[in-house]
Amino acid sequence: MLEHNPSLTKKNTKDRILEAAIELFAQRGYTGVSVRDITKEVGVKESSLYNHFKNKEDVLNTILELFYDEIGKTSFSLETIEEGLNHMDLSGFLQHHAFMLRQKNTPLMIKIRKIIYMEQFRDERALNFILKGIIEAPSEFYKRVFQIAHEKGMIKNNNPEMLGMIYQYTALTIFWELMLREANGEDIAQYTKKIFNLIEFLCER
Amino acid sequence: MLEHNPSLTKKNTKDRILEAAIELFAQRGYTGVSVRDITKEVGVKESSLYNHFKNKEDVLNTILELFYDEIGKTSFSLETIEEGLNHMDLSGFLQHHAFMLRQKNTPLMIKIRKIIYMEQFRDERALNFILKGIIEAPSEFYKRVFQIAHEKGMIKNNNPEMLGMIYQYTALTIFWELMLREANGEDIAQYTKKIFNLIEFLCER
DNA sequence: GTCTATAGCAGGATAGAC
DNA sequence: GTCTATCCTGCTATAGAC
Repeated sequence: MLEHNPSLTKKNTKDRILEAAIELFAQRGYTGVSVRDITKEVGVKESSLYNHFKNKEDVLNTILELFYDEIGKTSFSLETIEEGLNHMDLSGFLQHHAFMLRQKNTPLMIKIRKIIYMEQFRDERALNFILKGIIEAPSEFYKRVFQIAHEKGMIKNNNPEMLGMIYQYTALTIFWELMLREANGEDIAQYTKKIFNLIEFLCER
Repeated sequence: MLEHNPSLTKKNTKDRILEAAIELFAQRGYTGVSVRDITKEVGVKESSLYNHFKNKEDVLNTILELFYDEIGKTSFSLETIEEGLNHMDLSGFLQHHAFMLRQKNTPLMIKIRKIIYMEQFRDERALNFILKGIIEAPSEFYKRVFQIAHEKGMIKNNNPEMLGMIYQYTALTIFWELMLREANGEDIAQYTKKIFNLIEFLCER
């Protein structure tokens, strides 16, 4: 996807179409946006879009793949856990990982995440991506984190799988709430702190 | 809303329109469904819809109000906590409350919930209902539950606010996952157990 | 690759007969 | 309250000139 321009810095028409589509889909949903809306935003005629994409559906496809390549593929690799926990304590590791995720969730990626949330029951790819990329893979990752921390004697609690699930599921809602409050025009400064408080609490025990 | 027929048992045209709209909106989203689609499903002409609703938006309005009346208004009343915890232990109270919520979440209400989730960034009412009715009010409720349980010496942990937030936020994701897996055609039998395990874990400490 | 022009259909909504 | 008929706008997509 976008080999020479992963940040979509408005060079060519294709990327400008993608950027406009992401913005509009995030505001009004896929079915709420027309090809006219997108091309009008870019400043080209509707027919030009079909030089770059097969059809409207193909635009959404490309956006979802873009998100998967940036976020889904590498964020929850089980191989990194063991070594990470050799260098850091559990809360340090989780803070570090949360910080990395925050770096990856640029404004553009957050817009795509909104699109995925809005299409979750309508589009099979969105549904599967949430189930696998947003729920299952991170759950496996955090379960493994707390398991290894338990094996290394870094936490006392003897139900690390439960702690992993609690961390992932709670963090997901915190991040969801952040997106909602941002969409509602509210201040979102305290949400990093909310995650860090959660980490502290779960690592105490 | 629907004074004589809260379960929408297909008596009059208005209710049949509502039921068809809920079904279709839950599958394809508000903007993905046309007035034609709805009336075709019911078996009346498009113009008939305008005898019962001002326009398409008014159909969505009515659906959202229906949900609010059934779920939002009374599910998280702070007054019930004190007395509940006099009769039951904490895990019993939470189990009882989870069971009550499950009773209220009929298949019809779950469809409306899907609609709300899909419209969350597009429709201001959906956004506000999620923030207030699905995040804030339940959070306040569960924080209060754990606070009172703490005051009564029913739990040892001295951060009941955090426990309340963790319970609510984790349960929200579990319920979200349930909806996704159901939409994906998967079995959802073990989700009651998942909530009960969470309750047991949080009440132990 | 972009444009003009247009096909062909689907969208929300209304008027007026019954 | 439901119907037929119709309005007019917006929609996706394509053909073909430049």
